[in-house]
Amino acid sequence: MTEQNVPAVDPAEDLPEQMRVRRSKRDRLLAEGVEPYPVGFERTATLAEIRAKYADLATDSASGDTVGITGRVIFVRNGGKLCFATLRDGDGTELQAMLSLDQVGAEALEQWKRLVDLGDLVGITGEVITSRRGELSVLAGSWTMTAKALRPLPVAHRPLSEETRVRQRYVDLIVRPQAREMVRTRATAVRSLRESLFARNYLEVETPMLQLLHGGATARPFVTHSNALDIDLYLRIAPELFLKRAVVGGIERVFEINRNFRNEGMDSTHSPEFAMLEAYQAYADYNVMQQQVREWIQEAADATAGSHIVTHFDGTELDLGGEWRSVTLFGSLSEALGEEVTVRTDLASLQRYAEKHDLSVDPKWGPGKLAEELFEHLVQHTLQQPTFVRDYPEETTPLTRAHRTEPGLTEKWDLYVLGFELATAYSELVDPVVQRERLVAQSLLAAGGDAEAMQLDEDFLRAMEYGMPPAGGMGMGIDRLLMALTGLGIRETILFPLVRPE
RNA sequence: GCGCCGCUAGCUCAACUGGCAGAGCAGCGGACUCUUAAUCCGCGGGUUGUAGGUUCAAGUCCUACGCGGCGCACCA
Repeated sequence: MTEQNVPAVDPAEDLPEQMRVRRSKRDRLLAEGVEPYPVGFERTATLAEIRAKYADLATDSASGDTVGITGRVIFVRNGGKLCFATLRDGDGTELQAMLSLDQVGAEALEQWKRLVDLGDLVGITGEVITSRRGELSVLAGSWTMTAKALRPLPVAHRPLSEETRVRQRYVDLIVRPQAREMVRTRATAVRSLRESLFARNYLEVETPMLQLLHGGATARPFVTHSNALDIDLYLRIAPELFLKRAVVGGIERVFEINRNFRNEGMDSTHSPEFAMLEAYQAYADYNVMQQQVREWIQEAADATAGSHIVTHFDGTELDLGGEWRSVTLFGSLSEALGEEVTVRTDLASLQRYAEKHDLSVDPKWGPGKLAEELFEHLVQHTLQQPTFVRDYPEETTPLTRAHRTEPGLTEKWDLYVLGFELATAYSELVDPVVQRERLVAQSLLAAGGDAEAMQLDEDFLRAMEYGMPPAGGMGMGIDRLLMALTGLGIRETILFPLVRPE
């Protein structure tokens, strides 16, 4: 280690070498009277605009046009009197900047070589030209540091570890085009859903996330506390009970796209906070919702992929076009078992099938629950193409309207794709007397039979007693829609997923 | 909650059966006016996740803990 090779940094600072070097470059900028974080930069064109406008500029020629561009330095190729840098700006477009001794001058060129690192944000003002090799470039007349990066960029050509991608998404976004693409795809899909619903005269509302009682689904909630009211509140597990209140009030087509919170396990298809579309339509039923959901998803595929055939990031294709397969729960189960089973098949027979297929059975399960477990064990993972699975046992769906022709069943479907549940819909139960009976039973169950611990949403029941029109209702996981469109895990579809503290 | 696998330089990864911690990129010094993950010469960079233990000797073996991944369970 010779004295000359030691960068002028404070050795007392306990930082990695590269961070000390960058801090010292920031100091040098300040010492030379250059602001490392100036208030702005006069950008006259985005890199994409320049690429579009000068796409036909001949090799080794000059346009005569001067522009101001900005971007993050992602590659540097410095020579003695001529430097090249690849800049990338917000939409991911890259463009080459050139700094030559005769154009930018000795001092500016020297500063560039001495003070600019990979990852810095810079502004370049100069002429649009093409290099001798034909690369579209901006030949700098001047350059400006717009934000000095104090941390080194990770290697651009090797993938970040999955953990770093999730924990430091900002870095992931900088280095990985796919990460930026995911953000755009998600925004496009959500926008498409809103437009699909607006086009069908649905109104978008926002209902409480802080709730006195949590309802509308079966899940463990997060608990929080209001200081003003001095009461505990729940983060909602579903918006359902408020959206139904809106339908009672005459908002006949209503939807909400927002977050739900469930205090349960996290895995590749479950996130504690997840975005959900829930929609209700008066005088519709689960058949109507089935048609609509298919259309909304196909419209989202069109918006994001330009086709009903979506290409996943691993290159595989998923065809979301046309009519989708529609089966019944018991029909699909019968097919998988090779034996006819219905909602009337007795428990002992179902237990024999379970044993035959190595499914361990909880003795508390009734025949309906066991049939659903068999479905999940045998059928669910086979449903890669979008498939509606219809008509669930009353036993497992007590809050759903009874099937209009099939005793013992309810009018509910689940939509499966890639082996996971993407959406669900119901012909809603709107009889307030039956609704109360079922809710009381559910609440008692949740409270372990303790009537004192039972939580019943009396206000919701009061609303229902004013009369809710017959309605179809649906819910779809937004994150899961993005999983279907991209083939990625749920944590890749969420920009900043919850992670344990480092 | 249980089991298995992993955690090594800024990043991505090597290091055989316990025997001097390495590479590529990045960084630092130098050369280069047409490069494209530039090239060439030279150099530095480590509390091997944390805390203990075994051993002459631990990245490597043992124990506990932390974080991550996968599977199971829970959960819809």
